[in-house]
Amino acid sequence: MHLSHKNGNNQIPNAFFSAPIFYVNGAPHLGHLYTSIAVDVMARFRRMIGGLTYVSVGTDEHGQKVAQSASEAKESPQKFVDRMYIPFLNLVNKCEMKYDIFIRTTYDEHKKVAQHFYEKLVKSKYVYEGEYEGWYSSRDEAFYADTDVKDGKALNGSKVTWVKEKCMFFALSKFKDKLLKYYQENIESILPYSRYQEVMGMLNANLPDLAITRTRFSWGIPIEQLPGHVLYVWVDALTNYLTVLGYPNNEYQMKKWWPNSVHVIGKDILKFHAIYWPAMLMAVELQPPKKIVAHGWWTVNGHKMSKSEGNVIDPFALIDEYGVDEIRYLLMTEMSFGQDGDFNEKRMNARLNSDLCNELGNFIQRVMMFCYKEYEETLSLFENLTNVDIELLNQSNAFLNSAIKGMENAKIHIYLSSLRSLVRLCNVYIDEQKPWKLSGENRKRVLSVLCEMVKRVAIFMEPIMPLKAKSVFALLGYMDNLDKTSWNELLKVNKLQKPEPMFTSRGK
RNA sequence: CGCGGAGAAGAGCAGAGGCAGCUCGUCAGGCUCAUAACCUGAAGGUCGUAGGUUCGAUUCCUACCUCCGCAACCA
Repeated sequence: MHLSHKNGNNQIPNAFFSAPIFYVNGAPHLGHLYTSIAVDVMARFRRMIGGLTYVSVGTDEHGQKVAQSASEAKESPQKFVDRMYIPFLNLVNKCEMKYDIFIRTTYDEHKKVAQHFYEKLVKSKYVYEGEYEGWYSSRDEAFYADTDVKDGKALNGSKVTWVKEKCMFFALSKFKDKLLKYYQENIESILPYSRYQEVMGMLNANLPDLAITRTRFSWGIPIEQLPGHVLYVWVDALTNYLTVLGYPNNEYQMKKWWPNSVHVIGKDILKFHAIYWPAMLMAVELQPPKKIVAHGWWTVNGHKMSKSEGNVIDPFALIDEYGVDEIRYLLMTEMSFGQDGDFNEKRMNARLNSDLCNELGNFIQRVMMFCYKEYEETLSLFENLTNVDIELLNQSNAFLNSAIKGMENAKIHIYLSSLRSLVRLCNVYIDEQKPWKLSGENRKRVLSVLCEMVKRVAIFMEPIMPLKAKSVFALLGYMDNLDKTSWNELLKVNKLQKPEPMFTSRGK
């Protein structure tokens, strides 16, 4: 019975998890919070089963829109982004995301990497100079085909104007077959499967070449050989995934992490990550990302979250209101990973009360309080156990196996519902064993099983609710020292303080 | 023209080619260690419509119907 993959011959499942870099042209909202937490949960889970991780997050700070906002604020773009990125940094810290690096695309190191990447693209011969004449949307910073434009608007409604400009093109069209072949051979590289199908659909449709330099604005990464041009924002933004690993100089990091890269993104930026990015990587002879995990969007009470409707959710207020761990749990539970989810306060409260207070919190409380009153300390697992005891303990293995399977496919919601089932089994066990009616060694035996289960449940909680898990570890006498990958070691006996309820109910 | 998502017990939502599941809510019991928390049982659905593939579909295919999103913010 081992949690650890270290002990077997299994490969250590290392992974590089990237969060998207957030565009600083506005304030953080619920979506940024959700994404950050999702990345963190996956990474923490990976560490729990004995893998090494590297986690990146950051901000995307170039582009015409930022330049516009800056001039509206009567600031230089640099001053503007120096101010605007801070809330994003605060957010990832506040939600307990554990990251190895926070990258800003305005950092010199990143600019150098992006420029280097561009030069490699040029050397690859997949870049050519062209004169673009066509419909351009400054909002999207993209060109549109004739057939996609109607009454001066693109299909998505953005205003377009007829422009003529010289720029460099990336021969994306030449990668159609390569990409198709790659994805046919790597079906699990895009999750969930519905997104995979979407990408295959896009690949089978029209795949025009991509204009990768711009001259219509200057707030971007300049290109040495092309005065007046800046890099297309997506070339700039996507290369952040290489910058954070120290590309191109840090070969050690690249070798260690790049083959195991997992990009977690929102569904809106799927095309850039699943088509543009792998094609560019292929051009410079780097591997495409190992996995692209695209999640859905939040609606609020059934409506799209939008400023004009005034229902944009402030993530900071949300965390203050519910608590970090609570909101982490609620967001992960309420959204079936990959699909859109609805944020509904009433349901959030109901779930908080039933899942966290009544089932999980109460389970821990009733066990710890019992121990405190009876023995004033925790109990180490007995050697002579009944079949029922062993049956319960074995359930945690069953849980773990299904959790590993589920998390491979980024099904965080499945992980949580399994955890709930496990807690329920613990509650059933208490009710059936009735330790309050037992005496002497039997009572002690049952409580020793329960202490062990509290420990295991706390370990499983950790990826989702790191702070609460830590406080349970502390109750059990582990402080920070519980090695989650060798969870089978016996629980230490620990002098108990009177336990306090872990979760507070809301909105009754 | 279109693209994407969804239609399943009162509500919200997993699921999977083979006796229809979960949570909340409702009703009835049990328990008292615990945050009036916990446990057990019951009621409640012809899994959008019509075809097709199949020994068998709610799960696959086709058509259709209805709803939501596709200006900005933006995961």
